[in-house]
Amino acid sequence: MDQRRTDTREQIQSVALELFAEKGYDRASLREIAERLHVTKAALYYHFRTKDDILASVIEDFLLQLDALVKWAHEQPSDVDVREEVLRRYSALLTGRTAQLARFMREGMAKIPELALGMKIRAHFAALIDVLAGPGEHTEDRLRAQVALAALQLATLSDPDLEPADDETDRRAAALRIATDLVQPSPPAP
Amino acid sequence: MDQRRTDTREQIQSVALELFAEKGYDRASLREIAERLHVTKAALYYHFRTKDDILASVIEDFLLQLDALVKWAHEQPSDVDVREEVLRRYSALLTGRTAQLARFMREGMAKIPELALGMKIRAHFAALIDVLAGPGEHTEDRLRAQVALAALQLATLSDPDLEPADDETDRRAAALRIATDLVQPSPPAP
DNA sequence: GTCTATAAGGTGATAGAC
DNA sequence: GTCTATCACCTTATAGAC
Repeated sequence: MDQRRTDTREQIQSVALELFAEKGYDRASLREIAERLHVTKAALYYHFRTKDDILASVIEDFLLQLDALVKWAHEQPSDVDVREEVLRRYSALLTGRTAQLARFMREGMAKIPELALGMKIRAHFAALIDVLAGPGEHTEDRLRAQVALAALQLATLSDPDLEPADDETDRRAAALRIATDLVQPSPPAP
Repeated sequence: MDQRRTDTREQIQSVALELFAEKGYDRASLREIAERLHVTKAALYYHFRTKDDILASVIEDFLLQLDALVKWAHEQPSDVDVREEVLRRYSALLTGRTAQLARFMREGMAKIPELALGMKIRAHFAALIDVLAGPGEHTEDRLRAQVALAALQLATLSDPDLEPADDETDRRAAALRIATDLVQPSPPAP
């Protein structure tokens, strides 16, 4: 079942993501992607219509996971415990393949507003921030939620000044603690 | 005194920075910079040897300000009050022209490690983080400091879901409160 | 599904006149 | 200091054979 003769399409996504994370979307060329796969550029065009499509396809996957998370949150009562669980799940999402994606996605978010993909990404994150910020339209609550997500994202980048041993697990756990603190209601219960 | 016939060089820096912030370094072409200034590409090359040089020149200015801030901090006793003041000063730095720079500088930080400029930027920020993290080599303290800086940076980007009225001042103030909380020693004094 | 070959256009950069 | 003209290169993307 689902036994295609090749898995080239997925390999392209994988290698492309790897390269996007390494040097950013613009600096990653189709030529280099093709070379790493030992195929030609033209072969890529059999699987994807454009370079943008490769990026989009891999981002869409992530947005689907985000969707599921937001949907789940909306089915729960809106309290702090749920928000903390949302952070835990989001942190778990930023792992392996997805970590590479998250690493340069903010680049895409910051990019030209008229870019359709950029708007889509922003919209999805806005939904997540709504959940984390809780009710009310307070500037600071929303910003705290944004910062909490940024903290989790920051953890995926390694700090060159630190032992590699600390990396990954420690950093990820620390980030989760920080993020959790950030979404506490204004006067935290003692 | 210092009355040059033209200020083209500074105008180039200004327009370039504007464009870098708009579309990122890679997507900003020399052609477009030249067009906005109503000069030709070749004219740019009279003032700067390369495109990288334009970016470097404008970043160096910022790094000098960072240096001064770190130097000042080192002359003070290493306590929480000083760290809070460092955050206030850093927040003030992220204003106007410099805000545009900060907006896409993380792009440069994330970029290829072998890039000389990227390493320089990272080194300067590492010094600032050392100050904010306080003594000791705890993963979480350093991460908190990183997140605090990220919070201030995030404030410079506008949240499309919010009234423009809230913008700027409110957001900046909220970010400073969040950042300040983040650099408090582990058990905050009551 | 993958190839060779090539189109079409933009890029950073240089030479040399004015 | 700024121009015109041009270079060499690399990019995404397409056409058509195998």
